[in-house]
Amino acid sequence: MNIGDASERSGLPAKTIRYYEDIGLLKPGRAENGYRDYSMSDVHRLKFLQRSRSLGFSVEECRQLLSLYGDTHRESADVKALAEVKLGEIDRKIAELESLRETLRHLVHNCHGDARPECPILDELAGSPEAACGGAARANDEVSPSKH
Amino acid sequence: MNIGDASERSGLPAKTIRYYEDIGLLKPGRAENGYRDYSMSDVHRLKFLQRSRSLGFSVEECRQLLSLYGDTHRESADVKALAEVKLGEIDRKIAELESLRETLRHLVHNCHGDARPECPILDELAGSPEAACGGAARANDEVSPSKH
DNA sequence: CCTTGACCTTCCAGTTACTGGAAGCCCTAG
DNA sequence: CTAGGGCTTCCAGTAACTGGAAGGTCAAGG
Repeated sequence: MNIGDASERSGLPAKTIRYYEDIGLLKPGRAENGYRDYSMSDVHRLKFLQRSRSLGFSVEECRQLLSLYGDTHRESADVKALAEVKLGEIDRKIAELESLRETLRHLVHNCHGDARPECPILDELAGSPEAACGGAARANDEVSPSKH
Repeated sequence: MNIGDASERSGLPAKTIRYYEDIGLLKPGRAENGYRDYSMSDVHRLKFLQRSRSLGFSVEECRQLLSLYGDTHRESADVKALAEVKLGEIDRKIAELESLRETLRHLVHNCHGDARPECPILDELAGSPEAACGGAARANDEVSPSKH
């Protein structure tokens, strides 16, 4: 299939797909007329890229992730190690998204309208997940180390 | 506190913090020596930015999200509407992360080492969450609309 | 008092990851 | 056979940083 279809199926603009080819993330075939020719496997790679990029992974991280199921010369132990590092990052991202969701939910349900600048729920939730409830390093409201 | 502390507390490099000020995402005070002076509220904003950016929200989206609890002139209904749109996006992102996690987990546990290019689990999981299991629009392995 | 080193300041240039637009070829439909 | 849409390359512009130079500030040590 050519780039328009690949674009539609992957959710990536054609421009971006060509760019990914430029930087070596995939190498589609070429038809006789010079048009790029994408296989389903190419589309899978593209879809994978679309997702990972939209979730905050850098292109280089995506390249690593793609190498997980693209490189047959890789040792199984390496694959496992890299995959597990990434699994940890994914779990962290999920936790942060859930915390962000809570922030917004509280905003909608508890802090409706006026007295927002002081809202203590947001003050806490905007912080780190652990620090909000029972953190030992909870500072007083206006900390000033080396302030004069 | 000055920028080094704000950087440490927010997890953002000082360079980035100055950049965010340039584009109007926060406006810290200034000490008499000309140094920027960050309040806890500034740090909260920064931490919020750090998170949202790392989760794939654009700077403009972050600006909107920040306006949710920064702008006292905003109507409560507007806040709710925008927050709910963003809640939807967050849920989608969480679902995609979970799908990505499954992809990697399968990679580690089921497809160890050699026969990766053909791995059907990955072929499916690299696709969209619905399309993988029981999708009506599941195409055959090598689709070629307008191929000759 | 003076220097050393770790901060901070601004400014300008470079990088990453796209994104838009021009100029031109290919291909189907009227 | 020409109009249209889709494809090609190339080059320039944008978004979001990132690095580095040149210089001011400040607490500590000799």
